[in-house]
Amino acid sequence: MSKADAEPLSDFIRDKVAEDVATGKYDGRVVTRFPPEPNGYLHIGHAKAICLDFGIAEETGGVCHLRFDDTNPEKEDVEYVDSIMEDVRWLGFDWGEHLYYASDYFEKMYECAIKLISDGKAYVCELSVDAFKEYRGVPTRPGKLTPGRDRSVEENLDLFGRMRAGEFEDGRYVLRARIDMDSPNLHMRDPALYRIKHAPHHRTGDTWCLYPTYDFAHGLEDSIERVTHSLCTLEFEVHRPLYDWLLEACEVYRPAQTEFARLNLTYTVMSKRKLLELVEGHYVSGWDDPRMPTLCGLRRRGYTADSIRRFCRGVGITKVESLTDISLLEHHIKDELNRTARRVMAVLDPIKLVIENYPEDQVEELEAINNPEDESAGTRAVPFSRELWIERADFREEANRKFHRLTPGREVRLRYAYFVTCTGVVKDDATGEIIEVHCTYDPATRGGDAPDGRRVRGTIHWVCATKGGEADVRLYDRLFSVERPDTVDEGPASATTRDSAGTSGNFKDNLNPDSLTTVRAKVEPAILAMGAGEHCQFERKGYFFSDPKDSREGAPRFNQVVPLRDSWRKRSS
RNA sequence: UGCCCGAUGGUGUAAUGGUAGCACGACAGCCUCUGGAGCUGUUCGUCUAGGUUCGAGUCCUAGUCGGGCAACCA
Repeated sequence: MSKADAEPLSDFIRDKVAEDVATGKYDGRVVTRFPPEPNGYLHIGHAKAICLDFGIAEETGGVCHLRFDDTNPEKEDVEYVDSIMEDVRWLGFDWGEHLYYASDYFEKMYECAIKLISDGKAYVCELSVDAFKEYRGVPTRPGKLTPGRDRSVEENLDLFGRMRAGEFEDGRYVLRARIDMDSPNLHMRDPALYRIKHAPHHRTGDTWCLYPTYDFAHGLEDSIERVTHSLCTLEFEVHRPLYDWLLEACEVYRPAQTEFARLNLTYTVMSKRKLLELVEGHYVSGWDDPRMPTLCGLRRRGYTADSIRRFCRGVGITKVESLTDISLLEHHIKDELNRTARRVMAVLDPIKLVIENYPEDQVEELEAINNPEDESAGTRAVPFSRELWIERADFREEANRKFHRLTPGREVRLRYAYFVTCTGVVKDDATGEIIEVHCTYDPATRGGDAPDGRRVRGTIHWVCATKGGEADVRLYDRLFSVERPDTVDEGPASATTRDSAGTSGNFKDNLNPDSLTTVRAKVEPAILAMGAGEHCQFERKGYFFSDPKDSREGAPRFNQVVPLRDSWRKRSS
């Protein structure tokens, strides 16, 4: 068990579960479930739910089911089923034999519907979608009784049977619960239970042409599986009375639904619909684009399952709708990678450094520490020669005293190598651009220490120009340039408004055009030898991950996980 | 002008009638062969108004603000 699971967690849901166990409710059983609809890839918000559902089961010795809530064939696909299982497993959870599909319960659900009809608690309604809405009314006005509401049980049974038999086209009829058209809760105004959809289902094929709605199906799924604690997000709170009503009316086992706040992160979006839009519109390379908040995207970016679990633990479970700063997520991966990632040297924006007094054809090997936080990681040899690459930003022709790097006349340390003193630059006559930085080195400082005890303020990293290689490196910035991409900017350029259904204006207007930058970096030999899917720290730059998909033998391609804190940039900006 | 839910530093959370704590961030100092990491310190909070109580972030009332609900989506 990882450290992320070390101390016991406590929140209002866990307290409730503990109380139920203590009082013997549900005979002390704890059964939770994670019920994704297979219509998209899992994202970090789902990770919060997964950690809760599976976490509670683990902590209490209970079980957590993985159940696909596949009641709408038009939006669902096996591609999503597979990815969801992969992501849950990757996160570190195991459903054992408890893998279920709502579609496996369709026959039982149908029987429940028959019972409701027989008991006079459901009826077939012929209203069109528009008429349906009109009769339902609005929050501030009561609904009105629908025409088919008092149809006889026999006729309802007959119609419902014919709906199943495929006699009617989509939308011709719908099965509704008979509850209360005057309820202040819209969901209780005779909600739809079944709708006709002549659509093939990814599991049941053409067996069905009518499918249960979420409200009817979900409670029954929980009931059939004898779930004890049905946890979901806040937007389902208003559905709870219906959840309870339906299970009572069906006279079946009744779990309890409890709601918690979903996760929102700054600078990203967390709705499957919007993420799908980014994928289909090619704003990103796919669901697993490292800029995406999807689990596969984060994984490819280089986030570890452990860091995500720690993050979820840190965020906690409440009913307060919040917007979590993404730096909290970043903190957890930095914390882990600082302990575990091997250090290597790469120059992202190279400029040549020529050591004038270093022998022309000499190459020597210097010893570098692989991880100062972990002695067992050992050391490695790094080649060094007369010509090196250093970062363009590590040299300035003119600098103030706060700039501790290379500038004419100043001495700095080349990490693990020598002290060098800048002697000048070589410029392109035409453009005036600096082509080379020149310096001299002090042979007595080999390894990076001065025998006379003199000190330098700065240490810069470097790559041997003759023995080093190159690698593609992707640098990432936030996917969106504003904290809440869903909120439309007040700027005149994007004066879009929200429509009444709550969908946002054009959130894509807030996409950050600079979220991806690819550079060809100069890298030390050890980097070329890295395989796919390995973490490392490019010293003084950040943590990187060799892309699991695009890396090739001898040619790793890197994704920046997260940059190192840069207090110089902060100070000078 | 319906119903439901919520409100603690910049952010996320804890305190279950008894010292408002923790993490992240920010700032300052120390240390450092990564301007990284680490260490030390500082800053900053109970939405408002009444009430109950010896004592209220917590309980009650009213208000304010925020979110959700008007798919035959989940």
